Amino acid sequence: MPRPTKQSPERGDARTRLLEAARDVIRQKGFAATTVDDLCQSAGVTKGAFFHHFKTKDALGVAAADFWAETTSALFEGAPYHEPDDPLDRVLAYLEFRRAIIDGETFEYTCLVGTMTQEVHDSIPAIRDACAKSIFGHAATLEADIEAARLQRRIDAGWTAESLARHTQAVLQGGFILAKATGNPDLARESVDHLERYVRGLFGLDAAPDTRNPTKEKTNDQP
Amino acid sequence: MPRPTKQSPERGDARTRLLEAARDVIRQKGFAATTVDDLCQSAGVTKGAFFHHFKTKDALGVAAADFWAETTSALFEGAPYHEPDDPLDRVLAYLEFRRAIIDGETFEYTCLVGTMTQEVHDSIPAIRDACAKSIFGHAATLEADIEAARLQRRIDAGWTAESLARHTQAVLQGGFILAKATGNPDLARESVDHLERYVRGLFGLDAAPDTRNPTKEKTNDQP
DNA sequence: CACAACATACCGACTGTATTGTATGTATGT
DNA sequence: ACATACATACAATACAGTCGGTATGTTGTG
Repeated sequence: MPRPTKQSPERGDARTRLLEAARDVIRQKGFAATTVDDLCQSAGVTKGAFFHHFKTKDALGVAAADFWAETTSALFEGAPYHEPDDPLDRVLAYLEFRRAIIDGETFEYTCLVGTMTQEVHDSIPAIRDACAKSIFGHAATLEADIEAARLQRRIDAGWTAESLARHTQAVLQGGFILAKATGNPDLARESVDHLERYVRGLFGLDAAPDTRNPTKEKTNDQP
Repeated sequence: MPRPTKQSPERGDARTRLLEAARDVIRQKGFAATTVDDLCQSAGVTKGAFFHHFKTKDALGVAAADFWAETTSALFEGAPYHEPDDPLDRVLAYLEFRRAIIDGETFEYTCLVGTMTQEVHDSIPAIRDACAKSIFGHAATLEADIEAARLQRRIDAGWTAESLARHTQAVLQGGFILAKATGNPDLARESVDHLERYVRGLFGLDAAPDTRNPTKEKTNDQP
């Protein structure tokens, strides 16, 4: 009701508003605990609009995962980490970029599809598959640079670019969990620091010139 | 009703059975999607028993996290990875142990408290805190061996034992997410492989003697 | 270009059921 | 006699999804 549609330029964007609401609310409360009414209220639309655009709540979950894949693809494609000529520099710049965007409230930097995967992996295959497509699709964009760097530097040490690309995503997802457990994004950045150190090590580089993220405990961290 | 209590030796274990049911069902369906009836049915007890032992569903969540902390503590304390005299060997043996227990169905090897943290971090602080206590409590048991190894080998390279201990948990949690996304535990083991390579690198060791887990794609893995 | 015919986007009350929690009763050990 | 450990029926509400509507644009036709 707040800002509806009648005679207004933003007509027809109820679907987009619902997807944006899903992106944010589900990251805060999870998929199962988010009700259709929650989403309608957050998007400022009615139930009628919801079920006009999405057949079921599960269908919205799939659409939200697809929306996430599209918007994050655009974000990463437009990011500056592709600039370096050296593929290894691009990989390191990617990690720096990932660390840099871990900031603000938890629901702003965590991963929608990682969150949904945890919840629905066994009960809603359609959503799980859409999430997997997003995660591994993104990993694949990394794989090219990693493989180029690996070949260029003639590294052959028992790991593949595909596997390392996946590992970067695992580290990020795991960092988000620790950050959620404490309410402290530093814990996610800290794992990216370790990951960067690992990648440098794999390619025989020295440690990073500066130690940048001294973990300052902010919230309820355990002994 | 199936195997209740009357006049039977397993009298009084409804609480334990509910906690075991919670451990398994919540890992499959998530906390919010698991109903009290689900738990009662899975445990073979009635609603009356449930609310006799737990004031609310949230209270069961807290108790399940505590139960998880206790049982996993016992598991890890009794595990053979403590045997080596060299603290670094103990750390590496820990990682090997973690890799070894990633097997079977998803709900058998994934982490209850990591799963619950994702869902409730923003809405049910009591459960989140109980989960955080379990995660960081376990990390702390690792920290001692890592720090001992670090001091013994005189490593001072900008990382702390505390931070590396946390990172191991992040890698495991992230590996579980990738495994859930694909239904393939190999992806979790693969990240442990990378983590082990990282730890060896930090301590100046060569790569592991044998490459043990060639990731064989089993399920719906993306391009 | 007027206008009917249709399609799309949305509204909001309503329904049936699922779900948490309660209230009361009963058996059993101490 | 009393507390503990359950069982069963029930209440109150929350939830996903439905249904009949309206408003607005779009398209085809004379």
